[in-house]
Amino acid sequence: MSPRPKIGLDLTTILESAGEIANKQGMQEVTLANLAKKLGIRPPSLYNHFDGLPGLRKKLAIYGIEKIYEAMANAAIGVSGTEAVLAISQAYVNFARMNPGVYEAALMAPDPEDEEFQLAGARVVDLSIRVLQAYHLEGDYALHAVRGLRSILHGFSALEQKGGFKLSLDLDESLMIIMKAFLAGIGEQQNFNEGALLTTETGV
Amino acid sequence: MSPRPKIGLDLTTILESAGEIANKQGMQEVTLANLAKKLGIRPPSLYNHFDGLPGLRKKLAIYGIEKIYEAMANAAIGVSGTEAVLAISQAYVNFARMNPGVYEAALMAPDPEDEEFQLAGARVVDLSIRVLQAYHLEGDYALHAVRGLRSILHGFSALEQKGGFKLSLDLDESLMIIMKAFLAGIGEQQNFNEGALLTTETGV
DNA sequence: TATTTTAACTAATGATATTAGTTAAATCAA
DNA sequence: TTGATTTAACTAATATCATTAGTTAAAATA
Repeated sequence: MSPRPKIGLDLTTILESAGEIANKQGMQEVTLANLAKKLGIRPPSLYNHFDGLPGLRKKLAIYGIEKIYEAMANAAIGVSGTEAVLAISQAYVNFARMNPGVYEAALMAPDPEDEEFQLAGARVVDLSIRVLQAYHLEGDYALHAVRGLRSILHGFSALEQKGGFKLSLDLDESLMIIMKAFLAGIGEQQNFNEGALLTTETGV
Repeated sequence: MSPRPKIGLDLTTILESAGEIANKQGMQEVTLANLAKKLGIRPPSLYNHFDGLPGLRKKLAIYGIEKIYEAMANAAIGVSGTEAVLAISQAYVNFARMNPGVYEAALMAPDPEDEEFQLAGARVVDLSIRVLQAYHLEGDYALHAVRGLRSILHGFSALEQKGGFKLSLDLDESLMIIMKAFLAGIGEQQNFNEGALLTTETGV
């Protein structure tokens, strides 16, 4: 009696469902109970697909980073220089804006040391480095600059999501102004710092 | 038998205990069960001091923002100009580094619209505005710049905490380079943008 | 067709926040 | 000082979770 339908869920479907819950209700509502209800199965059945709630969070984080990478890479097609940096920045912020829950999941990695997670993150970093190469930054300065770019993009996205920007001041305009200032600064400061470094090393 | 000792907890003691748990074990371990155990009382007794777990999180968030403000304001004493901006930036990041759990709580505000929480946040914003006034930024540009400063500081702190900076590259050096680039850029870009704006308004 | 694997299930456990109602200590007012 | 009130602890009970163990039938495979 009451035949047991075998839905045959695959991981992608599950992650998309989890992503929907995250985006609409927030990551704190991504529970096995809610996810199972949405999928029409019982919570313990989910253990056949991933290793408990931590496992789901990890997979959703990787899924999210891959989506961010895709959005950035797509925005960087056919553009170069400052235009390219601004394009990937806008794409990053747009993604976070349109997918707040998935973005939160992507940066809420339970274990930052996880290899698969690191690999996904490395692709975003590599893309950033490549796009910043237009500025001909030398040595470690390029790596500091990438840290700066990531800090701005994550900080801006996180604060925007948490309602940290209260004023009725256009958000995209803020982002562009911030990015242009930073980019103008790294070009100029690199040379300045090299000069300063020399004098410091030489005397006083 | 077994007299019931009345400990007479006050909110500050409770928040300090919660802050310790948050810093040592992470915000996810700040549960009523753990907090009650640490304080030597039963979980329901905590409801006499705050309104459940959401209430505790809110109070801890405000407590955290006030601590951040204190650290920044203290760092700004007796310095001015770029030196002051760099000082409050370093103080902000140091606070997040030394108090990861409390920092997380401060930026995990369950309700960003809460009046008390907004008031505490406004003090940090005001301080930032005042320190940035050394750059004589005009009109909205000053507000965009404050958004930039906050984005950098939060983004940098959050990524550092989440293990987002993998390379063996000095973190404080990164922060200073990023901030100097941004500050050099806002001074320069402000004029540039005004010029650009005029030409855009005039023609084409 | 027989076997194995897979993906669902039920049942049970333990941790959690929360509510309701209770009690005794501490405080305060007369 | 004493009586009333407030406060801060408590016990008991409930509901929601995640999780584990063991089960079963559908699907895939040999």
